Amino acid sequence: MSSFNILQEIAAALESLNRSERKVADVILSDPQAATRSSIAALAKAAQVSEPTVNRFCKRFNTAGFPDFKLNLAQALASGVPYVNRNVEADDTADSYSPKIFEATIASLAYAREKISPAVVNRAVDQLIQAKQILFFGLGASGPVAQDAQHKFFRFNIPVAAYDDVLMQRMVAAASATGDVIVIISYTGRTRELVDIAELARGTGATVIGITAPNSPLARHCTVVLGVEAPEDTDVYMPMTSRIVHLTVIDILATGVTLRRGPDFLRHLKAIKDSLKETRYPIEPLA
Amino acid sequence: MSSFNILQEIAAALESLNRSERKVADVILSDPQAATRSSIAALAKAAQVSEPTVNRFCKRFNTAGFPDFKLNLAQALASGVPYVNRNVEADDTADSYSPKIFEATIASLAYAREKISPAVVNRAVDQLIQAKQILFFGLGASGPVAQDAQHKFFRFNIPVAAYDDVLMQRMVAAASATGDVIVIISYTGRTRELVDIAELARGTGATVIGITAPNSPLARHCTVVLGVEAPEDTDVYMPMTSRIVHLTVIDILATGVTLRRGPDFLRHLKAIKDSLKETRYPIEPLA
DNA sequence: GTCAGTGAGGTAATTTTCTTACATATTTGC
DNA sequence: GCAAATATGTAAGAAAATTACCTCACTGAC
Repeated sequence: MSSFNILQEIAAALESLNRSERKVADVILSDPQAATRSSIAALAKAAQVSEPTVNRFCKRFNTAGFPDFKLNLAQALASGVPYVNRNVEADDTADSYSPKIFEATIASLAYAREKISPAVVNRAVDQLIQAKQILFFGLGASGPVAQDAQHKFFRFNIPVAAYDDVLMQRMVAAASATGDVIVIISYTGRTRELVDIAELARGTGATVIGITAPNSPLARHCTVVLGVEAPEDTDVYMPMTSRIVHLTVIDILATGVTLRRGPDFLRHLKAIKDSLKETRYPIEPLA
Repeated sequence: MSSFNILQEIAAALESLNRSERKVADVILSDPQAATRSSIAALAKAAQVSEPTVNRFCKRFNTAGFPDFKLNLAQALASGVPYVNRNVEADDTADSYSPKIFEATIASLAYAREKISPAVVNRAVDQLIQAKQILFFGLGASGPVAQDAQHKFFRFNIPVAAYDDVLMQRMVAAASATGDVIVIISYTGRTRELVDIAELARGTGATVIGITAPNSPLARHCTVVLGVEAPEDTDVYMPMTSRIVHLTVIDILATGVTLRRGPDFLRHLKAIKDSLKETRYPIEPLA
């Protein structure tokens, strides 16, 4: 447990720190790499505070002491997740906004990695593996996610379909039956139509898996909820990181199903993949 | 310089170590995580050697001493590309394959972040901003990526369309003209049909932006190539990380276009977003 | 076979680093 | 403006790491 990323925690807590702790935080954040290599005395001097202050600072962030704190810091740096909340600004150039977007995406994935429950993944895979039919529903930006899921799951020799419009979804949900699994993908979990559709599907005996916000209205109507909290909506008014997290969850489900199918099934997947060879130019040998 | 990953170095050097160093290495490799938290005395005791032996061991691996060694170890563990093979294995459970998939995805994004050229992003944005019409083409797993791009770019009040089948793509490419921008998304860059289509489109004077492998046959027919090398195909025979990197590139292009449009444009985006409010249940206050 | 040389590995002292206990200062609430 | 609570520093002490030095085992020469 403890912290997912101590640097982010420090950055987040900046406001709530008192004067000397703030000085310590500033020094650490200005050069975290250097902080991992310095002694408590050196760091205290750089921040112009006493050594116990640094020590107290460390304990405040749930570490055993300074050495343990440095260890956490080192790991946070190595994890590749940036600690500053680097939102895109109006005056950013391609130099600055490109890495920011990669980093925001990475941060969301790292967050989701911590939050996702393997037990719930297992239950979702249990349902999928037994399904007579799998249906993926998504609207708006989640429409392509549903399509992508269909593109993965057709390989399993189960009837699969994806729907990205409300009327079709409603009709299909009404026509569903026990043994059908409907996977509903929704970032907010608050789209009225999808909540209705989930309810409708449950009424027919179908299983509903939600890839959506936990504790949302939609989540309450699902058999299994793969909850991914919405990290704050810092995007430029378009869904960005959420759909990527959703796709990764789809990957996890597909992997889970593949593994349950056992090693023989890999040959089947390979055959599908190889079927594309004809459509391609060969790989060119390096010069 | 120094070590890319100290755990790998230790594992590699195992054979060339003498008796007591070997004992130390064994203890560390058997539980690297524990090693990062223990003192030199504890580790020495566990390995049944003296403290200076452990210290000498550390220096042998180009670290300043034991604390520095622990730091390196901690980073190696956190780097996500640890000494153990993080590929999904047949006997993985949800506990183990879920984080692995997140980590593989994160690693690809971190790699792409380093490889992408802001100058090329800029040129692509230049083209998109001037486009009379934007067309996104993708096949297979890239079909949903093209759909997603359409879903982002319709906000810019430029005619946008996405096509995921070869015949439509071919017809649309043939009918394109100067001022049209065609964005072709292809993981391998070796799909024959798409290479033909790119050539066809260039012949009509259209601009072709490729989100594909650099130096591929497709890349050679593009006006601008946003190259993302294919990290090796460790996936379970399905496209996974590649399409996520492509989506992130789409996000970057959309961000670039948004920024060029200037601050007034954000109001327009906000209006689009707000238009969805009616379709949703309100956010629930926390208990 | 024994004796000097070499180096691995240990003991113990030293030094560095970290932590704790306690004293002083500063702020906050009344 | 004073008491209580909180913040910060000083200094002593404990823990950890490093260094210096010593012993022992093995090697090879005579």
